[in-house]
Amino acid sequence: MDASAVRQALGSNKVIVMSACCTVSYSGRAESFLGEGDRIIIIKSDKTLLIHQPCGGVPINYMRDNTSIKVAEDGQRLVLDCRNEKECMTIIISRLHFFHSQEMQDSQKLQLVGSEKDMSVMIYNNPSLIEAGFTPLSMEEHTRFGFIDVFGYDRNNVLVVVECKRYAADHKAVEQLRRYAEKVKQTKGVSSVRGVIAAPRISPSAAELLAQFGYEFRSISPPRYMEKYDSSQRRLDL
Amino acid sequence: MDASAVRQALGSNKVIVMSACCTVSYSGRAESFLGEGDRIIIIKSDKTLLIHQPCGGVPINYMRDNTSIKVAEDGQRLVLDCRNEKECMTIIISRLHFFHSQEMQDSQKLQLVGSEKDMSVMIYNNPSLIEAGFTPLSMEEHTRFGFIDVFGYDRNNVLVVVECKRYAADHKAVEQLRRYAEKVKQTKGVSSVRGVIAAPRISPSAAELLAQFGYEFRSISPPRYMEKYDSSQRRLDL
DNA sequence: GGGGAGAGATGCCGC
DNA sequence: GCGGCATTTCTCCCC
Repeated sequence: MDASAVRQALGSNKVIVMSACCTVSYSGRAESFLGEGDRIIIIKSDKTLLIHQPCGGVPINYMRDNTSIKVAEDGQRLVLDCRNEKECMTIIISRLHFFHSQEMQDSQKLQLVGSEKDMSVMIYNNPSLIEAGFTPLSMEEHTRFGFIDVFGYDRNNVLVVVECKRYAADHKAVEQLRRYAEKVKQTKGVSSVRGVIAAPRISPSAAELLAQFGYEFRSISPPRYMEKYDSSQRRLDL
Repeated sequence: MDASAVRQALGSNKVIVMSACCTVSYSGRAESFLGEGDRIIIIKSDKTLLIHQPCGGVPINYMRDNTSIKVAEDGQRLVLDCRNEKECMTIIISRLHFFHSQEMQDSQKLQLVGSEKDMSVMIYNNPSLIEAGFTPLSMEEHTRFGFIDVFGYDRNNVLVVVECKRYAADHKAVEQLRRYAEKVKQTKGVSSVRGVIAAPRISPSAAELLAQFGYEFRSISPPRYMEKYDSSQRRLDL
């Protein structure tokens, strides 16, 4: 098994893809060992290392970017010694099924719609989604009151804190809302602040907690492609 | 560009690795578009699909396992149509740099030491880490009191709830401890329950919250390889 | 650099 | 199936 091809590719900024039968030992934030089996090994331009088994969505082992990788031959085996400041990993390859390295050009970033922030924008622009007479003051996540999604007054000039969740709201969302509402009460020096969870749905236990605190729930789903871009005729792929 | 090789590999349980210049459109839990660039595309035996850019640790796009993937030719382009119950993705390949498919055998599972559960076991077996006279009753995470890491009595027969964190404990850990302690008070019908955070360290704001609730902090780190396995001479790689 | 919070989070376990 | 929670979470943003 020839280490020189691997070593040469590591010296460039090429992306390396290997398939190999190997074992993996890791020591760092935790410690782990993975017995011998076939895996895909990827080493990226930024020296991120990923090890994937034939099934499953997440890498079974990995090293973060800026990892120093050295190659050595141990008889028939190839040994990858991988280190960064706080972690180290040893990959022992008993058989290299295939090896590929190449330059890759990619300057694109993902354009994404449907996040929690998009929900905030939608509610800010359509305050009646919360209720008639709701007047948003801000939708900045980082105000002096904290990371509040939407913040405003109701028709009776009572402060309203809205916490958006793109998925089903759970007890943690309710606790988050409570922290914000309490902070607003302190900062503004008012005795009463309304709290509203805006999410597609809320779990039963979270609804119970919400009722205990006297807060409210509005069933609102995150915006989708068509809803957001129809009016301006824009499209994500244009 | 030949779609038949891709189609044939998709019909097997082989793992596919490609390098290609492509665009990616996704619609499902959110919606996204990624402009043209070079990426590594992996399709696993379980029909998990991963798309990796030349830098970064997480896939820029992906589909979960059991995704149905169809290949079509559109002039010089190759189009991958990927669908599951709730999501769909279209990958348009303008240039296929390389293509590889192979059978992969891997039955190994990761052996890992240093998790939160390992901390629970360590404390259960060495209760003096909390304090002299501490007597653990259980270390099951899923009791009728909730997912309590370690649960026991102190030297004065007062109930103690211990919440372990392998990293610095934050305010969420304190709130979690509070939920458990309150639940135990209710269930056991006692007026006083002690709460202890066991973690390497605690953030200042979390320490403040901890003090408000009258709970305590113990600086304890998750077990490492040697500490756990020294006594029995066992090793992770044996 | 630390704290706080979202994520197309993922994955695991228990009910 | 849902709920609760850990993760070598990762990532981003702000102080």
